[in-house]
Amino acid sequence: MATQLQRSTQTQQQLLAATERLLAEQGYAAVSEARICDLANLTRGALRHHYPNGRYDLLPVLLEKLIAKQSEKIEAAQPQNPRERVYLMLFGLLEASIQPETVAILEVWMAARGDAKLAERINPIMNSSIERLFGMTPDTPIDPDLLALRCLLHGACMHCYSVDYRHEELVRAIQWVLERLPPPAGFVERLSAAQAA
Amino acid sequence: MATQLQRSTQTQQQLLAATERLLAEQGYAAVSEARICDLANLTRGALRHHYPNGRYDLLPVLLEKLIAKQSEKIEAAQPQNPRERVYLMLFGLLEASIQPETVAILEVWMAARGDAKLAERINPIMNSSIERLFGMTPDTPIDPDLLALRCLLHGACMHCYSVDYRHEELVRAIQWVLERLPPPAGFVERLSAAQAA
DNA sequence: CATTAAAAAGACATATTTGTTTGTTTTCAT
DNA sequence: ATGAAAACAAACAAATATGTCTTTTTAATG
Repeated sequence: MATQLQRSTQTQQQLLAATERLLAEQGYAAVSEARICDLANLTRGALRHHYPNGRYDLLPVLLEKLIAKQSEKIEAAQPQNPRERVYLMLFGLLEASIQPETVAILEVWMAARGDAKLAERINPIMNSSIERLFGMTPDTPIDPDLLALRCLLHGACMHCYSVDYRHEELVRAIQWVLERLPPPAGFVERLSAAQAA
Repeated sequence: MATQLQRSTQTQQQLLAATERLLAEQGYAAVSEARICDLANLTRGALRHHYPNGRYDLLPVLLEKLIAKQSEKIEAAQPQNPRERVYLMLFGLLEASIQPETVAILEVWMAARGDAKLAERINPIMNSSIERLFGMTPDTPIDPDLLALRCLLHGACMHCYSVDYRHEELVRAIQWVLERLPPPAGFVERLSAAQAA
């Protein structure tokens, strides 16, 4: 007999988790309220109760959560500048075989340009994400190297869905780049010291 | 007073062009037969006449055409190996501000994983594209540097849809990488010589 | 324990999308 | 010129999606 708050937060999380899975595994076009509810073992009544405007309420919340989660991971390593942040994320690619969160973010981002109502609610979050994840301000010039590494990061995520994707190869590719475009001096040392602590 | 063949090829091209625009500007989720026909100034009757299974017939044809077009551009420069091909494509990014073709390809590719019927018809083409565009075979190991540059290429395309996209910055970012990860010796010279001819 | 409000399910109307058919117009062939 | 086949338009049915409302269940409160 759970409390009311526990119950509602649980169903909200189930709905968010189901949406994230759909986005990551099937893509935005496959996201519908019926599918979300199927996957979450709930009904549209529940979904609409918590998110009255359907995806327009759900996706911003999900996106915010995903970015917050990513942000926390990054902050945990206490990066001192945007450069260190990008390298952190690249290192992240070496570990996990896929990162559904990143793919879900990319899906919402790419889909928003075809839906003004969605874009309106999501663009502020995407804007803030540039600060929160990359430590940059959206309207300040970006250093070329940072932008290049960001592109590499996003491209590597997409590659997971290529017909010829093999994770070990992706890892070697990232390592190849990291050897030639190494992170700031002392960064790796600081990172492993922080992980040990 | 056009011949029957002229008429039908023209409407087919109009439908394909409209679909490409929708994919590039609005994303896959915004693609519907009604929208395609609106944009092409045609009716669904025409669409279904030429493509009886709707998107399942239309998208493979479009994808094939887009890849053929990209492939021709690349072949024109007579690259001698996959490495030169990737660099060719990266150079391509420096010129045009956006390349709707590439985005359209990415959209179909990403959407196919949520639609088995579509994937079935598109995967063979995507497979062949790896050979035709990158000069690689899908089941042979990829050199790390090639994969890295491919990821950079795809990521750069996606970046066009970021809230902080500014083309000049993207150009500088690519140039930054090209300076540090330069193309094979003599490649740039051969390229400009070929362009002059 | 009874009442009230939140949470969830279910039902209904509407809009959109697709699959399919029928009808009209345009080109082709004799 | 006329019949046949094509290209295209238009209409209809079925499936899917959303927006909205009502009903049932569950937890909170006096």
